[in-house]
Amino acid sequence: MSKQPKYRQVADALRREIDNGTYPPGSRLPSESELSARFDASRNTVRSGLGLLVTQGLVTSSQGLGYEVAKHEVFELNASRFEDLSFPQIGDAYSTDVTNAGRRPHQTFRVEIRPAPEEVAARLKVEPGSRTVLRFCHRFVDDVPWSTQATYYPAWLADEAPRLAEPGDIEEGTTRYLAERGTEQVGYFDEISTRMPTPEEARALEVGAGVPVLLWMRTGYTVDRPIRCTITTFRGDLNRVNYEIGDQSGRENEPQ
Amino acid sequence: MSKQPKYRQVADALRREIDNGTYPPGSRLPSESELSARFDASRNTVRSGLGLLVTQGLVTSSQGLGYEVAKHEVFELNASRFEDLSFPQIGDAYSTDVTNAGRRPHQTFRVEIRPAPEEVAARLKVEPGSRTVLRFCHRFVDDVPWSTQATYYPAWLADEAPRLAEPGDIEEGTTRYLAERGTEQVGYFDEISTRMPTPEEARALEVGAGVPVLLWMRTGYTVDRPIRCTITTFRGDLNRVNYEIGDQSGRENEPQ
DNA sequence: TAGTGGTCTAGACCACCTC
DNA sequence: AGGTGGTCTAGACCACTAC
Repeated sequence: MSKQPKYRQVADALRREIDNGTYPPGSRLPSESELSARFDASRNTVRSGLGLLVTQGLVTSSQGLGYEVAKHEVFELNASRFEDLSFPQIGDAYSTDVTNAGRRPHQTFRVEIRPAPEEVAARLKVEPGSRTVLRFCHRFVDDVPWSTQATYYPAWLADEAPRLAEPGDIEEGTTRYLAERGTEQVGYFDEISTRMPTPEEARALEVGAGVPVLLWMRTGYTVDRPIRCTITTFRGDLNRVNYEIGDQSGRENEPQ
Repeated sequence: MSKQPKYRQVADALRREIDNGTYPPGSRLPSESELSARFDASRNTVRSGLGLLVTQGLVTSSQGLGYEVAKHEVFELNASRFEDLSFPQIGDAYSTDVTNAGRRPHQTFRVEIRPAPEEVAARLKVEPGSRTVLRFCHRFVDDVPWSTQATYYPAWLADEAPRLAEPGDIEEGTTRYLAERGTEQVGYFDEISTRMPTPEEARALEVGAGVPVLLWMRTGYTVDRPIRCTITTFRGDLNRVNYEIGDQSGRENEPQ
């Protein structure tokens, strides 16, 4: 066991105390100067240690207030059931899910005509930079920024289904609207990845350092071509994505 | 537009230069003292700025060498196809996938009898702390630590299928072995989340600060009960998890 | 040996919150 | 006003890498 630098000792000691309940979620840590005295270290060294905990997402800090132990309430998103048309629903799936969880949803919405970003163009099988309709959603739960969702539709589809490019919500859901016009999504391909937020994402989702984002990209297909690409960016500390695959009867049964 | 602190200006300037190709992936950044002169800032301030880029996973640093712009090669894991028995395969799915990608796989493996962690117990519908068989895998690609995978089996199943608790690989795959003994996995439930690594995970996966982990938890079921829970921890910068759901013919077609 | 990043200190001043 | 964290400096010494 080699000797750890002092700022790591500070971080490790505080992490232990957070884990064992000395500082429960939501509580305040001692101030920098108190910790400085306790660990016989300069304020800067203590700050380095606290900085580690912040970048690990364990605590948050705010000027004038102090350091607070982070709370973790995760919200589950069932991705495999999310847009199954055989589950009839009123309004969009997101509001339904959030309301069922006893939380208060809220979203802002806009529609733009935009050149296709490279990533999206490849998935929609169109030229990079070609015209797409972007329907963009910024979602909140109990007024906390939760996720952003950007769905791109290729120009040819927007011509066939003009309401896609009109501002304002599509009451029955876009998937259903498209299905009614003969463009039925029969399959999709999901890609899930994670990384630290860009400065823009950090602003949109109000995440501090130390909270990664969860990226969920869904490309939807008819029997012969892609019709949409949806990129959802979640706060990683508040969300989990689930898939149910195959027969689920063994999951719902009571333990014997 | 309010004035940014100097260390952010440093980070933003360097981030722009990384994005626009001035410092391509794999290249070295100027040294701290050079940057200190360029930005007319103290070395500590420059270090704060570089620290931001490190915690965002954009650059890595090493003592005596300097700062290097991170490379990103992501490896795709097809989760929906991963254990489908209708795709016959030799050896385990991981080695197959990695070899197909032209990379060199390598893994260490061990089996233990362990009390069920709370998370696992809930999913296996057994008492927390009750006996489980843990089959643990530490996986490398081209000698880079890639992921760890821990699969827990309940005690009752290990009694029925004794090879589960024996050390050493199961040649044909555990899923296939269990199916041959009459315990067929007919469905599974996947949960995907992300967070910053714990110190242990950081050590096992050799990730620096600024790289989140991607957690993939799969619970497998027979028609009437859970039979296993697999927790895979990936380096978030190197992996992506995919799902194919529904009819995929529209994905594989050529663009018209 | 020279140059790099890693750790640590002491002290200054500022911005924000609470009382 | 007094306490909190946020920014910044100047300088010291250590550890690692390259040559």
